[in-house]
Amino acid sequence: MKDRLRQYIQSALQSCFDSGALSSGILPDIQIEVPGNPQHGDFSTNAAMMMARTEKRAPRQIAETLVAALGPANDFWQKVEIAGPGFINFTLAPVCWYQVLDQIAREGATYGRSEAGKGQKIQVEFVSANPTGPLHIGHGRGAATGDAVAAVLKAVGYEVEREYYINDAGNQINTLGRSLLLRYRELQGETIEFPEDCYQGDYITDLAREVLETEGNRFLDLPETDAIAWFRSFGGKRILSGIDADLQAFGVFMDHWFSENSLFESGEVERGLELLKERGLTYEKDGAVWFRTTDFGDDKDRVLVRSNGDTTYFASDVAYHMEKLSRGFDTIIDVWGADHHGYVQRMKAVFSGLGHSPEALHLILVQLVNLLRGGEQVAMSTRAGEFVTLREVVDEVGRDACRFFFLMRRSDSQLDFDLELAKQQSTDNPVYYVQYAHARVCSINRNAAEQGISLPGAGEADLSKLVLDEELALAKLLSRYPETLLGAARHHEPHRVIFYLQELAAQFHSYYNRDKVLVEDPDVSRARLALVNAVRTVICNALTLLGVSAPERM
RNA sequence: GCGCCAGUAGCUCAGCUGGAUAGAGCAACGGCCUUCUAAGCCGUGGGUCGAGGGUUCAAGUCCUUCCUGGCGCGCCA
Repeated sequence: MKDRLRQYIQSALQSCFDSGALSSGILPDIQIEVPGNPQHGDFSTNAAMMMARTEKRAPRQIAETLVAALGPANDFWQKVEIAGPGFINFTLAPVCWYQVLDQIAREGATYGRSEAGKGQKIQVEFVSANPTGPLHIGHGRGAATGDAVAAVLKAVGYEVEREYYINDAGNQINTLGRSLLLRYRELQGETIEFPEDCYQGDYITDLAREVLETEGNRFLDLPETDAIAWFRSFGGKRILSGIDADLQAFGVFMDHWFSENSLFESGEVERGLELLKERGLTYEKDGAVWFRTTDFGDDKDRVLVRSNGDTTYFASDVAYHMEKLSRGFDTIIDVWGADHHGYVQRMKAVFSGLGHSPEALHLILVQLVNLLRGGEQVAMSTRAGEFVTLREVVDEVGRDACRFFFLMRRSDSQLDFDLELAKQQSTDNPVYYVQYAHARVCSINRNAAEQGISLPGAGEADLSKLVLDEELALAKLLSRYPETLLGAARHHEPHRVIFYLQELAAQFHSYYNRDKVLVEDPDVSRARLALVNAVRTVICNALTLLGVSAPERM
């Protein structure tokens, strides 16, 4: 719709230049937008104001010239007006909006999708929690966000891969092994002073008990390092499969699980260090190897190899991102907790250092989740093992509410998540508000069927019966779904889809209360059925994309 | 001290690449069910967009200084 209008305007501009009505010959980068105020028409362009300088004429004069060149009203636009400082406002013919409804009926579940990102490969890496304990609520937000970003990108044509990076090398996984071994020994009567730096949660004891039951006491005789190695591997695997199960219950399905350890086994880490060295980006100081990240905007250089010979986590990350790039992704998106923001510059430096554009790496920093229950803060401390797991929350409030709430805010703003509110089946709860709109249309459909009125397919209803302002307004809002999706994808902001859904549901509920769909005139009924079913389709498409169900009854 | 993010209605937050009178929900108050699901709708009140300066036809949006809050600044991961 917008593109079609743009073509009209551009050809009008061109004819102005050709006829000499406008002199500069400079085609401005005009904007076409939907005015906030419906009195300003359906679309508005700032073309005249943009040209004021190059034309050296008042914007309103230019606008008049342009409007003259556009010619008389036609079957596309009904009215053109010049307003304010020089805006040109267009009101489109209703038939344009009827076409949108037909298009939705025709395209169904694919309405809103596009091929804007065709040919571009994007990887979204998210969650990537250490396999040392179950996912907690903070990971849940990362999971919902990463998954939705991936879904939205895919919907607009990008080739998308969802990946989980497993930190199965390094200290934390060792600590896991040690924690398990200690609990295991404790279970066999040994008195253990359980160290503070070990994992405190009950799940550790549960796992240790399981080992005792299936493997017996054979690890008591093993040298400690061997025993820890076994427990580390066992614990890591078990916890990881638990994480996978939790994610699946949350509706998140990873395409690829990538092991940090494999980077060592394949020599990737070594190669990464070599490459940086060859490029003259490293140096030795105090017995350690440093990466000159300050060359690329970081505020200090970073250690790659410690003086004791161990590589750092950062060295793994260099290798990991090198490996990602070698898989041919045009864009790499990492979803991190916002407390890792200090890491951004050095990761960008890796890209620059390896000769890639730092623009190829996008970071989505997800802020903290503030868990509340009835307005009261729920205390959490990972160290003491007192955290609320994602599983608990999903079990309590349900997957739909959980995912919706996580996506309701921009990821870079903190999120209050109130368990009581999320469970409430009331007007306070935006999840049900949107789902309810969908269920209501389904209910109308059932009533229509009882009355023997069939659902009109594309082109089967006389849409010219839709003459009310609120009906056209709904159709206009529906026409904006594809661009909403595209914006959400390009900016990696799935919350835009949530806000759109809330607006659409609000307009629908308002229409529903004001006008009956099923009326005496069967032609009007069928036209209105076509309209509300277009609403239903879009709500269903958007909710599905975000991993939230669209129930037919509530 | 340095850096990142934020500061918009009493509360929680939207505000798309700068656009016309700054929006929504909650809370408060008043209405609407013999009519397709009241998990809904309609109405009322509520704002120096943290403060100052700048850029321009136009600034909540861009630049700059300052104030406030959260987070981060390991040869941890």
